[in-house]
Amino acid sequence: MAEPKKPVDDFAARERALFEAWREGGYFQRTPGFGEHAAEPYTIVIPPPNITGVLHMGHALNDTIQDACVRRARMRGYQTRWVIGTDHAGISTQTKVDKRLADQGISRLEIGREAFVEECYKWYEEYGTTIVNQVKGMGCSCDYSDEHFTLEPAYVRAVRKLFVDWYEHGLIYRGKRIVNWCPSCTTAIADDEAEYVDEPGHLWYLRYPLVEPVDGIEHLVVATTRPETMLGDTGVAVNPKDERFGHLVGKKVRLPLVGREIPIFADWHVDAEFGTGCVKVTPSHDPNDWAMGEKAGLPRINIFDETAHVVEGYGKFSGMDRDEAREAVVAAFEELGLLDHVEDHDHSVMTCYRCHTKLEPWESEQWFVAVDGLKEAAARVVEDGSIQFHPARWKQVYLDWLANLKDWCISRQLWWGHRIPMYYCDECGWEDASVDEIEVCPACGAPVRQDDDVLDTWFSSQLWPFATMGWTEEGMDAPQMRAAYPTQVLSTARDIMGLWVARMVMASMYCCDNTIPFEDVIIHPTVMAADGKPMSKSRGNGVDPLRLMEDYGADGMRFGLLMQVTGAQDMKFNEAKLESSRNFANKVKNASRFVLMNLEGYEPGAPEPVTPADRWIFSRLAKVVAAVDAAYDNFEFGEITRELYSFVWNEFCDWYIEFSKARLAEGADPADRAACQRNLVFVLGQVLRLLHPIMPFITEEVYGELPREEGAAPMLIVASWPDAQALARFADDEAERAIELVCEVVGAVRSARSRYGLSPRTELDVVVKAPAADGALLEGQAPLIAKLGRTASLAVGADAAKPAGSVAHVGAGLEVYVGLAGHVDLSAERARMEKERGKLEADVAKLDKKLSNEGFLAKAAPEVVAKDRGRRDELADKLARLNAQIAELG
RNA sequence: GGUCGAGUGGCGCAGCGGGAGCGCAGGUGCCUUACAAGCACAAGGCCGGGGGUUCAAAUCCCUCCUCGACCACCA
Repeated sequence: MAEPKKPVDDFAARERALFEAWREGGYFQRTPGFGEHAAEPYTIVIPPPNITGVLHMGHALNDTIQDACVRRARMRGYQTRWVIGTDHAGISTQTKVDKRLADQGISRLEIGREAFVEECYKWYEEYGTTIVNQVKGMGCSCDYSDEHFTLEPAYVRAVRKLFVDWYEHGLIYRGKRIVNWCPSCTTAIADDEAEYVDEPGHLWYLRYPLVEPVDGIEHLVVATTRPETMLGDTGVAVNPKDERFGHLVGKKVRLPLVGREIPIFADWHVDAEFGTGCVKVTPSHDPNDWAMGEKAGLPRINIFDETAHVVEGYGKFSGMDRDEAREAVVAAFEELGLLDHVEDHDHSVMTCYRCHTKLEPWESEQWFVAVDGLKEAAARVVEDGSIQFHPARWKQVYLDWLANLKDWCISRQLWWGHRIPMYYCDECGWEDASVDEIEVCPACGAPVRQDDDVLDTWFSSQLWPFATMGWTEEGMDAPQMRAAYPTQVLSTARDIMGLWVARMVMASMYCCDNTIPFEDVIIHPTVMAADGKPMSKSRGNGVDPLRLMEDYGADGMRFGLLMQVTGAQDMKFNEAKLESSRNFANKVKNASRFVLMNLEGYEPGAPEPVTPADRWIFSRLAKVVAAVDAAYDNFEFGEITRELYSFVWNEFCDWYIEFSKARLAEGADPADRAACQRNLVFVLGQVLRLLHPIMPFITEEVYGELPREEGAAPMLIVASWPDAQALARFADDEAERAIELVCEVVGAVRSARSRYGLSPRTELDVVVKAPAADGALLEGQAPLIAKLGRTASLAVGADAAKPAGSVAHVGAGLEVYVGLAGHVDLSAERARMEKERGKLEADVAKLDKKLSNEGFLAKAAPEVVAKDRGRRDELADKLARLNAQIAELG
């Protein structure tokens, strides 16, 4: 693609000024509402961006969607508010701050928890505003006067309240479990936060000698991808149906290198077909082994410390990291002649979604949320349609996620985040959860200590819709909760459907008296790079929305992104669409300029269509407004942009404005000129309203320059949305037909001129043969045709004859003869018409066949049959007239 | 292994039961005073293969092929 051209003027400066005007007008705060929806709230909460983040394409798309929804709702008179704020982003921020300190040669462990958290707040103050400023740059109409943060005091209290509540109701418990441990972040990671990466690896076949040989068998061979974990083996499992090993169940093997005697046992989980059918079991370092060990009552032996180095007591292996231990163990087996053989084996490994270190299944004490008591309500409100997904198929994905949900590990061994509000008395053994901070033991008065761990970031995120609306202190009685909860729309990416969306529903149902958090969930497509792959730093295929805004303006980027939204799960980013959108924004501006240039002597007044052109554009406007409304109501954002693009460009600009020129010209009828001005101002005004939710800046700018009636909204952001019902009275089939005829005649003339290579300036004589009804529609439009078709003369008649030296255009119900004295190329004309005849004949034949099919006549809907009959007659008529023209060529 | 998405003119996509459309690129001609980031005109497609349902299939069903996502498993 060509290098995008720089904008001719400084979008950004003009955008900033308009943004400030909106903010100063107070339009970003909850609006008072007007009209029929005046009493209804319309609220959206933004998915809070991480304080470590910068605006990426996902935000750009998602925030455009939300702003379009909010802005339209505001213009429809709802009491709107779009809640914004940021997320403290536990692991992510801690990782960044860690790195920043490391760059200064400082270790987190050296400075201690308090100082480290201090550093994190410093980071927040420094960078936390970055992304919010970028959201402002997009023109998003969020309520910046009441910004939230997931670690603000009220939010912290909300989190503690929920923890304590769940704890007291037995929904939160502590347990020793095997969790996904990141040895680099030294914290547990939730299952959903782990990423799988396929990796080439090996299967090592290891010999485990039997303590006492059985029937001459001296050892079992186990296959493993992780030989180093054998140090922690406490059993060997076989499938209970596996006849090869049945007699060995209950016997023991002696674990090489360690010398431990471990049992052979049977478990259904073992696949007899895989490897040797014998599985080494390491309960502390594999979730499946954990489960098998649990059932078989095996001891659990943890061989790794928190950084995945082998713990003391394993001789030369102690102190080695996982990879070193693997090599050393394999070498030791080889030395002992216990390495049977090695095979190549690809497998996927779990990695930390933050630092991409391989995760270690590791046994540790963690806090869990028992989800069984929460998920039913969350499933029910989606099943019964209280919450709707768009596109609808995400409903099933949501329900499946819930159905498969297991208890949620919520403790993280981090310092940055919501510290778990559990207090312990080492003196008397008292422990409890508490919303308020506790310093001394209520039982014995000794000092207590708080749990060291923090909560999973999603634990706090799940409270976002209501913890930002005053729930903390007053619950459902908080004014905002009472007035505007649930919210209306939640728009987000599909990858956090479970992690966030489902959890908000569970939390809201629990905390907010069984109230859902939102009514409609928009799952927008993921923005992929132009190569179809996910955008990522490592691939270097990412696109920066800030650059896009610079090149195409915020409006151009917004419109261009929405243009690409479909119901599919991905959208391949196509920068050309943004270029088109920028051109479109420019077109709107130029059209507005034309209108403004022609307002001399403008007198306000009610718009009223007088000419067929007026009636036509009003009729088209009415239909477009209805179509745009329908598309918004169905959350079809691509459809909205397509409707607007073609109406504004191909109808309003290409034709209506052109039609207007003659009426505005000097010497035109003053009354008609005034009507034309009013109608132009009206239609343009409606167009600006329709475009405003998507292109807020350019439309607001133009609105400020257009004349306004008394009592009109001071700014477009609060102007009233076009009223489809009120406009419906302008629907006008006759006018649409009249303009269709005009366009056809003009097109015929231009086409003839172009075919013969004549200068566009050449004025041509035109004769139109049309039935009386069409002729009547056409008659008054001669000036339009003369201007747009550059005709020297125009004659219309039902029996008009083809003038000598003219070429014929056979149209729907009419013929256009364009005089080309002396230039006509008979054979070219014949070829052109014969080609068209071929197409027509095929179409007519197809319809004839259809209409002679008895099944069709009997079973198809009568209106379909009637329509096809009409079409056949029309085409047959056209064909006949075309044949006549061909015959006339001689 | 399971679930889902996509395959339509050169490229990117829309349409999802009754006439194949849009944007970009490419072609030809135009600085026609709103706009050359533009205007006009033309050209370009057995809608992935096969089978089925139907009076009617790009559109619904089955199947296969090709890409992609997500979930699960991977000793």
